[in-house]
Parts: sequence; C-alpha cells; structure tokens
Amino acid sequence: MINQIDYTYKDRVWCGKINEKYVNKEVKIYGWVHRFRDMGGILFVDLRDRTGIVQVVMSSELKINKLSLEDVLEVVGIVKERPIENINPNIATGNFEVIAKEIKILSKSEALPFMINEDYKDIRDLKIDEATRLKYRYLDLRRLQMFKNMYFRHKIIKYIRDFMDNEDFLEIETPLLAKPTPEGARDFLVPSRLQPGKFYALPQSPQLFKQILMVAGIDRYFQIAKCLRDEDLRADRQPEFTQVDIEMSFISKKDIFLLIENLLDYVLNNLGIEISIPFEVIDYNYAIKHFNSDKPDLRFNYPVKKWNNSIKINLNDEDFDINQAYYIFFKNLVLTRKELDKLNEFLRQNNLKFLYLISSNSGESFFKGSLVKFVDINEVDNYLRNENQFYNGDYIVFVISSKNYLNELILIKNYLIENKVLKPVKDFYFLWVDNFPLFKVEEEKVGNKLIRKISPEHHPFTNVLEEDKDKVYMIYEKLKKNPNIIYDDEFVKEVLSIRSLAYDLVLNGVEIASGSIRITDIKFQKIIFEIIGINEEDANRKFGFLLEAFKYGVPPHGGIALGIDRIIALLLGYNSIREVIAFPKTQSGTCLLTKAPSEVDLSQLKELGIKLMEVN
RNA sequence: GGGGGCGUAGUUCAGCACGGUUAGAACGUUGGCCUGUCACGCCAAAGGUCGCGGGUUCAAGUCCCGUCGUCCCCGCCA
Repeated sequence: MINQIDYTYKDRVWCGKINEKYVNKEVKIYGWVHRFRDMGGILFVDLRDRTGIVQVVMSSELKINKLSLEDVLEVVGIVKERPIENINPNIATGNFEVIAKEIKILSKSEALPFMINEDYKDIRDLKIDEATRLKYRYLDLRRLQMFKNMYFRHKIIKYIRDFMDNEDFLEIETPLLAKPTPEGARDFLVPSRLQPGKFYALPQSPQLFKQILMVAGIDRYFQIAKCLRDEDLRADRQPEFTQVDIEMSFISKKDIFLLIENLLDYVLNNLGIEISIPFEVIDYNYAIKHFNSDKPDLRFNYPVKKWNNSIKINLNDEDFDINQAYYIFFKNLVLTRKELDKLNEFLRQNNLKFLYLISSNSGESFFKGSLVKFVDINEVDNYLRNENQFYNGDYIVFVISSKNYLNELILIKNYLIENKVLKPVKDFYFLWVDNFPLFKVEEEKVGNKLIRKISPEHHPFTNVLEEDKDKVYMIYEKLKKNPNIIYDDEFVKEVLSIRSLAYDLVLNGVEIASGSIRITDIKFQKIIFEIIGINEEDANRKFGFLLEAFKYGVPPHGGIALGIDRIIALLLGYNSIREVIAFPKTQSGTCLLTKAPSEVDLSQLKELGIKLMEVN
C-alpha cells in the first residue's frame, strides 16, 4: 500500500520538475498517461502533468492492468539518472526516469475523441477541427500548449494586480446586473422575477460605475472586468471578454499614457518580454491620412505615395485613373524566384495593376508586371530614382490604381507580410493614437431617405480638446437654429473636425486599449447629449444618476480599458482570442461544451412573466 | 443581414473538375508478439447512413437545390 500519512499537497512532486536533486530518492508522482511503449518484459510510460512529462519504467513484475492513453496514475518510484545512451534530449526531464515500485490506476480513460499527445515534430502539423476541440475542451486544455496559454494569462493578470496595487489603485467589483443602456452595443438582457416586465442588462463595460467611484473619492480604481456585448463574433471578438478597466482622478491624458506604459513595461518584463517606453504617439488625422486606418501596424511602415500623373501610363481601362494612381515602395525587398511567381499569381488573381523592378545577377535591373507594356520604362525609372532616395535595383515598386487604391496596396502589403517576405522592424509595436474626433456622423437609410445622425466617436462622456470647445458650442447653436443643417456637408466637416480627449493604444495594428478624459461639467455634458440627439428627459432617464452625482463635487477624471484577451493573443502569436480563453463560444455564440444557450422550462418562463413568440 | 471556405472511419486527410469495381491512407482503437523504448517495432482485425433533406440520372461521396454545423470576412462592435 502507498503510505498516505505524511504526504500533503506541499510535497507534490511534479512530473516535469524531476531533476538531479531527486536522484536515488523515492518520489510519488501523479499524472496522465501521455504515451506508453510496451516492450513485453518492460513498459515505458510517459507520465504527464501540467508541468511536463517524465518517463516511468515498469518491469513486468508490477502486474498492473492494461494501460490506456490518458489513464490517471499514482506512481511511487525511485528517480534514476539515465545511462548516457538512453538520454532523451527532447524532453526537459530526459536525463532522468522514475523506476516504479508501486502503481495505482486512479482512473481509466476511454478511447479519446482526438489525440492530445501529438505535439512532437511533424505531428505538430496535424490540426484538429476547432469544434471538436471545444466540445471536449477539458481534453484540449490538457495539452501542454494550452496549459501554457492559461498560465501566461494567469501571470499577466497577477502582475497587473501587483502593479496596480503598488500604484495605490483599488480593485472594486461593479455589478453584473446593471441598467440597460440603449447607446452603443446591444445589451444582454436578464429578466427580473421580482419586478416582472423589467430587465437588467449585463454590462458592456463598468463605465458609469467607475465614474461614480471617482465621485465617491476612490480616486484610483481598477478592475479585471468581464464585459458583455450581444454583437456578432469574430476571431478577436467574443460576447464576453475581459478588460483591465481603469479610472483615475486629478490627472491628465499624459498620466494615463504614463501609467499604461509603466504597467505594460512591468508586466511584460516580468514575463521576459522587453519593450521600450514611452510609446510613440501619432495623431488620429495623421494615421487616417497616411495609413487609411486608426490602428496602423507600424511594424511594416511603407508609406503610400501619389503617382506623378505627368509620368504617363497608357492604359485603357475605365477603372484606371492616373490621377488616382498611387504606389508603394518596399525598401530592401528581395524576392526569390518562387516568391516572385507566387506574388505574380496573387496579383493576377486579384486583378491588380502593377509594375515591379527586379535586378538580375549581372546587376542590371528591369521592370516587369502587367503595366510594363503601358509605360515608358526609362521615364518611370528616372522618376522613381528622383523620388526615392535609396532607390536601387534591390527595390521593388508597385504601381496600381483604382477607386480603392489604398485597400489594394494594403492587400499587397498584407500578402507580403503573411508570406513573411516583409520583416517586422520589431516584434511588438505599441502606438498611441491620440486626438480622436469627438463625433462621427452616420447615415442610415429609412425608406428611400438618407437620415444623418451625430453620435459620439468614443462615448458620450468623452471630453473635448480644450481648444476645440468653442466649436462644440458653435455647432450646438447652429443645430438649435436649424436641425437640418446636418445635411450640409460643410457643417458635417465642421462636426468631424472637433477633436476629443480620447485615445487608443494599438499593438501591431490591433486596438488593445481605448480611453478618454471625461466630461465633469454638467452643463457641457447636457450640450453633448443634445447634439447627439438625447434630449433632457432621455438624459435624465438613462444617465440621471450620473448627472445627479456630479452635482455633489466631482473630481476631474479619466481612464482607459485594456482588452486582455487581445493582448495575450498578440503576445503569444495567435490570431484568435479563443486560444487564450478557457471556454470560448463559437461564431454563432454557442458553447459546444455545455450546449449553452438552451431552451428553458415553461415554468421558468412563467415565473418571469415571459411568453415566447415566433420570430422570423 | 450579406459574401466566402470547409463538412468522407474516433482524429487528420485523399477521392469529387470529367458520376460507374468492394470508398482508401496515416494516427488512434481491439487482439497477439517483444526486457531499453521514447512519434518504439512487428503480425492481425474491427471501424463509414460520405453532415442532413430533396432533386437530376440506369447509376450520386462526386452534379443541382435547400438546410444545419463550423471557420474567415463585410455590416455590426458608443
């Protein structure tokens, strides 16, 4: 019998941590049968726990029942150093093995729905359908890779809490049963039994509560907060996701930037990732103008340049307008023959007009591509030479054009990135995008009429850049005089030109945080509400408690929220945040493990006063 | 709401353009052999409503229509 008396969880010896200090000592280990090799008289078992794998050697005298993959074992044995010829350099414990004295099968496993011991060499290429993985998520999570993801996530959150605590922030839990908010994303609704006909909403974010906490004098708040939005899913969007929600009083934008830079520096350094702070800051307008994006990926910074329309391209194609022609210039881009062929194929398939320069072995360079017949090569060559300081035969140039010129150029860029032809200037490129507009103007078709509407670009509590404040009063007055002025394009331009105190943090072209300095002037807040079409009555009904709170001494405050799922996925190199979430939903919002959402008993509905109706 | 990809053994895939043998492979599973393997090896076997429904056809995994599931994208996500 295995002696249990003096053994506590503190004495646990992990499979992956067997090392020289255990040699010739008796250990008790627990784990799952990762793989086994039955040689007849001797049986090798790779026993796995979350830390790794160790080889257990069993002689035939042990007479244990037949093993299956993923049986749960308790093994008592002596750790031995392996003879040199038997060392396995592929695993961390490869110098050692456990010679079993006693073995207990704690639990048997049936044949598995998919293999989880496949993470070796070329078997790594085997892919399991994600739906199958999600249905048996507990098996999927047993894989060391998935455990590492969960561990990384745990550590990130732990270091965030350490840092925030150190900076005098309080973690405060805000309610999950909250007030429905008609603005923004669709709410998940929760019917109230005690008040039939009324509903709670699951919070899209703790926004209003954290601002109330500032009024409450907490001053520095944060929360690892679940946020819930009933919108369509994507690889980087789940209906519930986690944010590091932060709010501070008596600060400016600079303080938020500083805090987040220090936070990420601290957390990532603890995880062995070096980053440089402070992060670059670019203006929203600059980003849009030069990258056609409010979240540019500056790991691959290739500016788009306008084509000089005096350099003729004699192409008869109604989609091609030389006055709309742009080109992108990839520095130091050298393609192999194979890469070039693949790129050609890609460009042709996407029907792109292009021209590129290649250099031959003899040092000569010449142009190729679908536009080559339609240009004067010498003229183009001279032009590019003058325009681009570092022009030489190693460079490749594309000229394309259409109404969607930027999208097409970005398509090429993305293709080159995906095929690893373009190399990132660094692994993790953080970037602040600052001075977002305060408003956006949306158009909606009602019948065959186009309705224009002003709405907040960030959210209605976002403050304005001080020097643009007068503009807000101006458009407010104009709208009051004539609500139809919204259909005047000059007026819309004016509305869009108003800058806010809102900012995003971008990592490798992905928005990972978003925040703003808030409005604390009740009068100004009311004007904003009016501009975005929320009248006084609506405002009081929806946000009256916030306006009321602001009457009793509100400190200037602002904050930010970081999307933890996205950050972790990016740091670990995943496109999908599902790889870093233990139990994610599919694109149709179902949990394949539990089959949620599901139908409910009629009695449950009755209690809530809810009757289902047909919806087409 | 829209566009696209995928769905064949437990798993990963081949077969489908151009319809025509008994639908194959690898891994896994089951049984057997093997005392130094480590992606062990060897021998043998079982395992399929080709997602589901309908249509075309003498004949459908293969062609057509619909539907369901899943993945990617647009819309949407203050």
